[in-house]
Amino acid sequence: MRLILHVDMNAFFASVEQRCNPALRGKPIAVVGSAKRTVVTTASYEARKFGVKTGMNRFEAARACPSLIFVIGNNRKYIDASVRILEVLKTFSPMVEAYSIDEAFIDITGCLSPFGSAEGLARAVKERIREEVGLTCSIGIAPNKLLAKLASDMQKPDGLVIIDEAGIPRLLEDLPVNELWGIGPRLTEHLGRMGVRTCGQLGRFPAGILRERFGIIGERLRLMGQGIYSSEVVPIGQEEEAKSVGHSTTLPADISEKAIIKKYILKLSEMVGARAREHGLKGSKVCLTVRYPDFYTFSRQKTLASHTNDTRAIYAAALYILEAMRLRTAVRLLGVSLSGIAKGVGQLALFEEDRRREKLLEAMDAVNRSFGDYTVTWGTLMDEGAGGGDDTGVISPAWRPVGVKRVNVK
DNA sequence: TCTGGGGTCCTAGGACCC
DNA sequence: TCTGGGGTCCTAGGACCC
Repeated sequence: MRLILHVDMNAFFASVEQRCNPALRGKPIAVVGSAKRTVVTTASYEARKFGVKTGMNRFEAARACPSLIFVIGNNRKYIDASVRILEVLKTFSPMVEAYSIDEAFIDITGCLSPFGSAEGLARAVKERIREEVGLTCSIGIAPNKLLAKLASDMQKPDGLVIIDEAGIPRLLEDLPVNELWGIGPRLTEHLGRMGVRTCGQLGRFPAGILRERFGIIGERLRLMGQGIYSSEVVPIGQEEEAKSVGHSTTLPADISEKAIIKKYILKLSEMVGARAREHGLKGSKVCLTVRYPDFYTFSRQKTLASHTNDTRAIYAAALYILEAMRLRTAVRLLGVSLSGIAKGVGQLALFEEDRRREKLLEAMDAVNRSFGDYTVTWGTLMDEGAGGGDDTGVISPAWRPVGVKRVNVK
């Protein structure tokens, strides 16, 4: 039997801001991006009391809480804090999984003896994070990741919940299915129509019907209802290679002009290409995503003849898709992503021109690494319209301090 | 006054082949 | 007048997560 610990930082971005700026402590604050059309990334607990939630736009948030203080997110601070937290966690066990910027799983099987018990270890983790990073977290401990995540969610902020083997059936019996990690609104609705509302009911439901209704997921759903979950902690450095690399942006205003749309696509293509090159990845499929002002969102992809991470090739493919799209209205969001990823593939550059091209890309990337992203950039990016890398929003909470999810920040 | 950005996984339906 | 059947690959969309 394994023992898994889940650490969930409390209102992470907001707590970091309050730690850095005493004037914000005890106050309702919301961390937002700097772009015009932004949303609340994290609300402090003081703000949550008023109903301020992640995903609200400024106006909704201000309406819910008139005294709300908006703080523009500072990615550097969150990354620093995240890295320091992971350093602390690694002193407790080598099996630390960086699940997101503010969550981690640790396999603490066999790591208890210096602390006497799981609870002793958890209290030591919380103490060290508080001392060394100045933040509080909620910790859950259970025999697997599913239940550890459930446990860390049960007491916030600054919680500690341990689910032992014997307590599992009683805990799950009346627990609503949507509280389980992986069961969202749609699944909850479907299950509800089948008369399944609690984990207890889910765990007893005929496997055949679940399989018929939900396919391959059905098998796992029933097991989840019983608290059974087999996925293991993936230690830092042993993550699978990324399967796609993408960037998207909501434009400051809806745009119809093709020329400006193309500039944004070029900028996004360069962001994607640079990140792929940084990680030695090449992809064979380019996907262009478009969102209309009414939020209708769609995508088209193009398969390339060979793997690439060259901005020019990504841009050309994205433009090809754009031209085939016949846009119906102005555009709200544009996205470019590269998939069909392989590492270390791609032919050696046989032609002089290709070799020069690779050298050029290397040189540009090197300058950008030294001086911040997009210091050196493509000709048309320098014109007005789609600026050279300013106005980055708040980092995605899915960001990880390791692996390809590492998005460059200034 | 509207509604971010980064991913993974699964599925339906069509293309294509034998 | 009616037109198989299976397998695989690909694309687009959706559910879910932080």
